[in-house]
Amino acid sequence: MDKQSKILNRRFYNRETLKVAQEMLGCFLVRKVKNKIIRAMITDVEAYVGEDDLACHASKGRTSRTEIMYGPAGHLYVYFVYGMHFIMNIVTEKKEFPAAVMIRGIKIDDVGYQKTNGPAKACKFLQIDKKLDGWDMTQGEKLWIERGVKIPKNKIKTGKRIGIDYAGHCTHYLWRFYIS
DNA sequence: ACGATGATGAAC
DNA sequence: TTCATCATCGTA
Repeated sequence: MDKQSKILNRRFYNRETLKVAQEMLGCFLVRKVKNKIIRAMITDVEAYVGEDDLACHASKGRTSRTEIMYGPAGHLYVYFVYGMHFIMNIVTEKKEFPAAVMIRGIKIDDVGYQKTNGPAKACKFLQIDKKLDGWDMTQGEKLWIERGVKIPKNKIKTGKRIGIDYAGHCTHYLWRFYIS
């Protein structure tokens, strides 16, 4: 089983975001920087789906910041918030339909069994910043996701997305998925 | 409960 | 060009 075959490809990401989000749980986010590899299991995600989702940055339409979400699936969307934090998302669904999965929590198996909760902490740990905005996650360089362990449906919890109180009726959508 | 701290988008 | 807001986190 070669490495390439484990890497999630564009077909995986180019599907309904809620499905992609749940299937990303248990997969391994792999970061390579200066020949060091960090491998982290994805444990907590949120879906942001289309212009009608008032919590999605694309609800304001196509801007320079959201442009990447309108492109092909499998690319990274990194943005900067609160003057100090980076947040990472993987673009999903077909070209021209803006959607993405945000990575909220990871668990690191390699070094000392650490885990992070919170999207900014995950970015900090994996050294992901604006320089990786738009990165193609399907090429197996610098940053990619590998097929991981299958999480049974009864181990997947749903919840409201965090920090989107401004999003009107969309606030209540159960579009956060995490491993219990 | 709140302040840090700067990009972003909307208003003007 | 200004202004309010923000998919957060650490300290209290």
